[in-house]
Amino acid sequence: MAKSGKNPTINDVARLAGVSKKTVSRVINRSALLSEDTRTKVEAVIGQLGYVPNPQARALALRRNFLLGLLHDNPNAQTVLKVQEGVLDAIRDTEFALVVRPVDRHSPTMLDDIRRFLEQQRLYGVLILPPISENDALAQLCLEMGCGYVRMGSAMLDDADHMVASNDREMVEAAVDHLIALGHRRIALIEGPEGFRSAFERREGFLAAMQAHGLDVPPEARAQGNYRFESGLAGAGQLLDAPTRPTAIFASNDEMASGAFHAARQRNLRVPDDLSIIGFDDSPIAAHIWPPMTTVGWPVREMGRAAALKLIAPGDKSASQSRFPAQLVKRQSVAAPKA
Amino acid sequence: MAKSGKNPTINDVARLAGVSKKTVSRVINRSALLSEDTRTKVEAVIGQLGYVPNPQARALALRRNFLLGLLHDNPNAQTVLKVQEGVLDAIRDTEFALVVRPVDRHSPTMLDDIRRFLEQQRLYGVLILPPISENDALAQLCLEMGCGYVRMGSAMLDDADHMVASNDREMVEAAVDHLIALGHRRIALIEGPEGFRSAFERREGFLAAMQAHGLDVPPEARAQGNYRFESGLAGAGQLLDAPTRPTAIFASNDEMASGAFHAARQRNLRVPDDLSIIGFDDSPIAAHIWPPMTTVGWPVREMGRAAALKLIAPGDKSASQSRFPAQLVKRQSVAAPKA
DNA sequence: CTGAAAGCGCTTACAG
DNA sequence: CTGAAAGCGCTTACAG
Repeated sequence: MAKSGKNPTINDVARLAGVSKKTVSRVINRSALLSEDTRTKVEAVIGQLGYVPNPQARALALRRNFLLGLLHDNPNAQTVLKVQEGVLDAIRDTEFALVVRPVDRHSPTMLDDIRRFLEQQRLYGVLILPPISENDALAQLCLEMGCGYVRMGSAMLDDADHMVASNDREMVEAAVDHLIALGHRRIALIEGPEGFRSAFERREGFLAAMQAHGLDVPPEARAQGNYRFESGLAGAGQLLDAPTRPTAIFASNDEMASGAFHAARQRNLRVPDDLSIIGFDDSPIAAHIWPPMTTVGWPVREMGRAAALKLIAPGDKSASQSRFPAQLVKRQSVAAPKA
Repeated sequence: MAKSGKNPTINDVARLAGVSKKTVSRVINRSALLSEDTRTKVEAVIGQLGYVPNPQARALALRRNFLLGLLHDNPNAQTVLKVQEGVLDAIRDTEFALVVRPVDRHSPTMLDDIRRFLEQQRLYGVLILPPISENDALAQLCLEMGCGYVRMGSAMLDDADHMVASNDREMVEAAVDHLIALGHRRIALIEGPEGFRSAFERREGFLAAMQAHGLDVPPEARAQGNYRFESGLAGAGQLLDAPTRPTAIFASNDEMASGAFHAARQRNLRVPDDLSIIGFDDSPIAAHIWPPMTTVGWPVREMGRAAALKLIAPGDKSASQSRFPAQLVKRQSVAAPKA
């Protein structure tokens, strides 16, 4: 019960509990050096007063804000939002809040901009989304500035304390294995943009699966994309117009896979009867396109939650998980090839 | 140039400029009571030192953080992210940062949760997205707590200082006019969820256009949806299975419109030859579905930017715009009805 | 137009 | 295990 609109402060608690501010501070910060009696007494007063420590004051004294930052270069709206939800899951009922900061990875001043941002906001820690999570100089910058960081990515690019990763390579292998098991032999790949680690991992997974089964991947069975719808449309067009048409396409993400659906339709090819398609991400469009798309889903929200836990409670057990298995989501864009 | 890793403080500036801290503070806060000479002198030192006021200290002294909050109940990932981009446009190169806070409008404790959040973070102001922006008690709460707020919505629910609104009703009227001009007479509606102002506005626009042209809207030409894909699929199914099938459908958002595409396909109806469809939002799926969808686009990012400006610079001219016209985006899901 | 003092609500060495 | 003093870097009355 705050008196006359004023929130109770540490002084109010100290006075009512008959201890010093410092002791109250120790209770707040869970210091070990504290008698059980004192702790109980102070906690009782805190509860009775409804006292909540003022984060602004703590931030000033600690030279550190209770803010978690989300650094991203808009990989994909759905992903960014799910990550946000995951972070919120982790910081619910804590004093932390989530600050978002889109950046432009093509800007020559990106690192300086981020440095200024970290300097000014004195974030407690940041979560970095791909593809900028692949930038080692950025991780280094965080280290220098004493700002915690966790990177999200498609492979372990950093040690477990600083990384949450999906297993893209294995999952793409599994997806291609699935196609092969159904009888597909001519399977084509639409790659993601050069320089993206996820694109690399997915391609490697694709090639590994093909090689393991002794299947050839001629140049005409590979198209370069950039993760955007249009590139999937163009890339699939190219693949489908090749002399020996593939019976299945793995597209490195769902947006490009959607483009492949359109390319097939333009050529009067039916999915999955004439062409099987598998995407990656399990974004909403995968479920809402016709026919519903088989794709690889990864636990974005859980990864966001785990990353936030690593930031705010590095010791915590639930913060120890760093690898997050993706899994194949089977829908209706895959069938055995026609004889 | 910070000496030995320490950032310069207001004291450093004061000392070097040969004035008091208070005077430096006046410069920072653009106080009018200041001689031109003093201001210039202090500003020179600030520039030379690369001094940036510490937001944590200001927050403590002012009892107010330089944080803008985004309160939303996940209407739609794309919209939320575009709003974030708009807010970032507005606060770029300022000391403000953006804090996101998803809420659950069905939670009985929502208002208390938000109160606690505002109390603790002492936000400078919040931007509230629909549908919770329609909650007057929430706006009232912000007022009580001395927290600035701006609501985003589909109609002017508040005065211009506290509102950015699109003109959904007019735009749906225009969209339906467009269908009628092409010769459609049996036009059906898939409504948004009850209790959503946007659903109400769009329905009213639909009905107004039909009435203006003397066209009947029998009950079988109206389906209830909830803005989700599945409800569009089911609703359109219902409409298309009615004895006299509509030649066109207006769905109150793109997700439901996508569902309508599927319902048509399931019935071997071609869009737009056998059925014209118009959606609302111009979300990515509208461009990526087949055929590309005609829909109503509204300037989400600009509205986010304007809302943020209202929050941080209420006097500013660019913060005065409150109405943001949506517009019809013509693609390929609309054609004249077959004779 | 400018400044000295007190205060925002915490934490950090330093003692004891 | 506990406390008195100083400090984090600003702003707010209050004078002058």
